[in-house]
Amino acid sequence: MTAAIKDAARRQLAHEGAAKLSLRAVARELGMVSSALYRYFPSRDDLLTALIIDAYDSLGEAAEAVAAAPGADPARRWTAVCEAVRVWALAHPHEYALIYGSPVPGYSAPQATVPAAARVGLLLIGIVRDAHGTSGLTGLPLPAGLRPEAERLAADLAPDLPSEVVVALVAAWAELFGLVGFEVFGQFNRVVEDRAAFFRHAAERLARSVGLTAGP
Amino acid sequence: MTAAIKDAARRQLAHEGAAKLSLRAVARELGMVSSALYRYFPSRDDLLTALIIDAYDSLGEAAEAVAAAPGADPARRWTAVCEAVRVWALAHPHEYALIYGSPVPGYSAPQATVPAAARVGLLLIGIVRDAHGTSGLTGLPLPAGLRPEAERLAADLAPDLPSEVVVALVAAWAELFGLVGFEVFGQFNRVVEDRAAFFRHAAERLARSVGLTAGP
DNA sequence: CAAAAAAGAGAGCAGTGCTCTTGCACCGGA
DNA sequence: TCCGGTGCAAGAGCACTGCTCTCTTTTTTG
Repeated sequence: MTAAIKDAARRQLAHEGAAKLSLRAVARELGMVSSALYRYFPSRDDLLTALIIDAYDSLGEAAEAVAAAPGADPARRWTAVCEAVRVWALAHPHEYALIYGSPVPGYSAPQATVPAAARVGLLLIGIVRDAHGTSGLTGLPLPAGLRPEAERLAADLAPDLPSEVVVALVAAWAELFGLVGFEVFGQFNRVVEDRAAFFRHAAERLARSVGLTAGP
Repeated sequence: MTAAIKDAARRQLAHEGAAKLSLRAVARELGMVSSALYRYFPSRDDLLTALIIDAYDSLGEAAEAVAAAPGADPARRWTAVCEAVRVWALAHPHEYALIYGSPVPGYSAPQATVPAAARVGLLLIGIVRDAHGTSGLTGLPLPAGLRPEAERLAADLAPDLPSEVVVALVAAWAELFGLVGFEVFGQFNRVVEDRAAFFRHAAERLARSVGLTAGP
């Protein structure tokens, strides 16, 4: 039942966007009365939270699907994951807005969303870790002011990687979603035309920036 | 009068966010009745649009203020602009969400917002152009598939710059807002702690990625 | 089969964006 | 001085929203 509600909500989400997702409209689509929905979701925001978690998971699965083979060329795996994120986002713009756009309701990202939100990031870490395992990675030396934070970051996320690589990785992670977000939210309209080619190249640049591609 | 309305709306925006910006509440704060507002803004979305343009302008001014001197070190100017964008976004999170978060309701960004939206981008182009003028910039060669788009992009944005630099610049532009957005929207919570130091370094990496910093 | 639990129906409250009509206050021209 | 525009605000009202409450129906369980 909760699944049916989420399905209907997702359909409505795709049409209208999160801002005008209406419990009553969802209920209408299911032939119920609005108050009946409150048996399954205590509030509209809880429904939204459920959709957010599902969206994170859906994106995570799409990304993991293309990153399957840990043996393959890490740079190729990296760009494949980036492109999977982009393709998923373009196919589900409203769900993408839900998770990487402005936080919608009274603005509270519940704890429950954290593990789902981390999937793509963990995937990218895994790819870099594999690359580091086969051929050691290094990066530009860090400024002194960033050393403590970099050590902490590395200890938290990937103790086996050099801290300057972890810093580059986190930056690339955020930058990836900057590229995707600009395309999905229309910031590239009338600026970039061949967005697929542009994005592919940008993803390769990101791969290089974390050291996955040897080069000048 | 429209200024007073926008002021009240901005105050409410800062408290509650765009989703629950209510015409009636704005009217209440001004001691008017809601229908009176429709003399000045034909609809809620028009008010939102006005706020969006103001936000773009406010951000643009903040960025231009720190980028004043065209003579100074281009890398330093670049990071200064990046930091100004970050500081402005952290000081005005809801307005930032309005312009770089998910587009609000059904609502497609009207043509009127385009020039205001371009200011930061143009500013970055200007910095890179100055740098290219004094010491010529180059970048990694582009893949064949991207050549046409790169030429088009360069012709549109900066005919005097090498096309591979323009491509890097556009990518860096989007990536900058990925970094800022992740911080403002809380994606860095429990991940990055010393966000100011992290961001400064990330901005320097972006400067390097467009060629502003010579390096290994 | 009967009691208990779960699920839906319906009415109602306070709030929203928006429209339409009414009324008030000001102003220039006769 | 009066008359008629004109600009502005008020008020009522429509259709909608999230949400709460009580009441009835259905289903499950002992």
